[in-house]
Amino acid sequence: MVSAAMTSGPPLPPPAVRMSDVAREAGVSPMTVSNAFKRPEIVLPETRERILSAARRLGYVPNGIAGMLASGRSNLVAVLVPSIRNSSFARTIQGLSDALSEHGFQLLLAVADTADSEFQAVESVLARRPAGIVLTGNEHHPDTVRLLRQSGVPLVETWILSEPILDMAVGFTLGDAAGEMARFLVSRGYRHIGFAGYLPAERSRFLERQRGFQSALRQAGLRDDLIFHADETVGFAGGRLAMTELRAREPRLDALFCVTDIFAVGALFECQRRGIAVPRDFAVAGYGDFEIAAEVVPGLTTVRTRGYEIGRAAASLVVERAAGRATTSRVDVGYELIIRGSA
Amino acid sequence: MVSAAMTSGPPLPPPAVRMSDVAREAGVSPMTVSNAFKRPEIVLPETRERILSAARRLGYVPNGIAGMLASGRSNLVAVLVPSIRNSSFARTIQGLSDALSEHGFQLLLAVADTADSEFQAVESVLARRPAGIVLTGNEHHPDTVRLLRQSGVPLVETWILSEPILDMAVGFTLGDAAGEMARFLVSRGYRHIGFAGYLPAERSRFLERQRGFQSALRQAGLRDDLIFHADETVGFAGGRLAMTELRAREPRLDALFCVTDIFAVGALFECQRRGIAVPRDFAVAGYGDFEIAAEVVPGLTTVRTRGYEIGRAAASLVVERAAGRATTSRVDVGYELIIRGSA
DNA sequence: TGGGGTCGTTGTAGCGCTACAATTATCCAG
DNA sequence: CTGGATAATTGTAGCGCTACAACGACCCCA
Repeated sequence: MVSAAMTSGPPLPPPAVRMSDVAREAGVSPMTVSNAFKRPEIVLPETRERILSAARRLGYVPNGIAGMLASGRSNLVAVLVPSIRNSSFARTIQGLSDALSEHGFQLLLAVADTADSEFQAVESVLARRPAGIVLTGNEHHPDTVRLLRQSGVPLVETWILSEPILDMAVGFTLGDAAGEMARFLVSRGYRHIGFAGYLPAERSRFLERQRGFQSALRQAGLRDDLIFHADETVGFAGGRLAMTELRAREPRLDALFCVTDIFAVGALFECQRRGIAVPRDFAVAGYGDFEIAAEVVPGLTTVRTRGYEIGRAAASLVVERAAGRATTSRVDVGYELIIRGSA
Repeated sequence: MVSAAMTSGPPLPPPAVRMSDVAREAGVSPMTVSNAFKRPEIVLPETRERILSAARRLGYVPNGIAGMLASGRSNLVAVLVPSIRNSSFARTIQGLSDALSEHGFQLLLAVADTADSEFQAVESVLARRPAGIVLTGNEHHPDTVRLLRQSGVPLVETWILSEPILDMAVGFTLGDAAGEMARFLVSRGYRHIGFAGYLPAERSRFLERQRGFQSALRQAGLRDDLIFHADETVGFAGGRLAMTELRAREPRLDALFCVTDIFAVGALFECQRRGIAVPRDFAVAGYGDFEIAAEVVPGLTTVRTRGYEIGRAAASLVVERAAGRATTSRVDVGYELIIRGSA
């Protein structure tokens, strides 16, 4: 061998410090080092101190991989969301992250927006033997369901509370919120109320809102077919498009309920451009109570969902289950109609 | 023993299927099963097929934990962001997620917004021996830096390109963008230009924008002290507050540059409320080109940053490094001034 | 016909840690 | 002073997989 520089491949990582190195340095057995970290209360304080300082001196970072393999426990929770740009899911993730880190758990994030990618994500996530998996919605491919079921991993579905639920769930009854908003619009005197949503094929999780909305209108004796569907990629533009199309179909259109505040704000902007007086001649209502809802002029009437709390609650369910404590398996975080100036 | 039901603790997970079970079922050695999954090309196609079908039949999910321990390789990349609500970081995470999943890597997300929590996050993340760590900004506590350095894990700092850089970085030169925007405002004839930012103590990563802005104004011979700092928690309200305070300090204020489109949109709304004509009497410029920038009326002039590309590029750097291929360690994704109606 | 190459497969030896039972040291009641 | 509890520490075995070198079967060419 001529020179180490001939070696190919990545530069060798510095030989990692192992638990046994710390043990030697501190003059104890490896097992005591393990205990000093994982069950400090059973180690004599002075021994513990000696071990910790040895660890510090050597720059020891425990190898969690080995620990998990040996113990069969993992402090990892996987989260599957369809998107993270969506402000609601971002809040949920924040809630999860906050609550999990309080309990020493880590967050594995997978963004999966199709049945296929969800299956793939579940498959690769399961390889890590997570302590729990947090899913969005309750619509999954049968193969995905089978995989999840037989894994035995605690499951939490979020943002819904309707059957079928795989294991545990955190959310609120979706249709109710949309129905309540529809009834509110009716009570304010609006009579030709449109709905702006996403194409059902892509986002069937939004379908429930539409159904709740429609049945409320039918019960009020109003037409329930002023439905507009936008592609998932449109943002604010969705509101504009909905207004254009629905007003063409029904010139007397006097209110628009949107699946998302983003659409709703887009619709408000469009009213501004066209000089339509809101809420006198036209009402706009949204869903989500995103930050912008309180800032636009007039303020947006919307459904406040509690994404952050959903995240925290989901984290709790997993943590409790991991600790072996029996807990509730359904959490209703509720929702709230926020009445501002737009309706 | 009377009954299994007496056992306390969580219900026992069903005994997991191991690689050796699959091997027995397929009539090969465990090693061949391993090869069939990890290096399919060296296994006879028919053997491989037999193994895969046995695996499917038994519902085998490989134990990645054991695999990592044995191989010393991990397909996990950790990302540390100060916040996920911020639209820019959300884009970066999306880019990372997309690019990583294409290469079979997974994403460990840690939200850390203080030096302390960053240290904690790094510590716990390192226990998992990730293939790389993606950080935000280049300002870290010395202890964090020490820990990161000695871990030998590939590091990518994002959203900056200025020294000191720990290992690799993806971003663009921050001050330049702010300076360019300042020069643009000057070129449009605005002369009393204010700046709305975050309190430096909390968000020193925004400080560079302020410095670039100020030095551009000085070079143009204009006053550079019309600076307003808001608390990090304010959203759209920041723009409103900035206008109120800065106009009180300088009644001739005719333009406002905001560190964030959110502030800028808030300022625009405030102009609407007060009946100030934009851009005739007052200019507003933002930073980020968030979706809303194109939708407000008038459209917001802003700096378009490329968060998604930053994420993808960061992922590439880590993946390339993990594959042992030497790569560049600096990537400049650039930025762009987007001129709309607000300035 | 046999030596050497190739291909596909396999046995062995850990990876670094933790569960659990065994061990020693310590203390107090009788 | 001794038996038996209690506290602190330790040795052993193994978690499920992969690296690596060794192996046998087969083929080709001399």
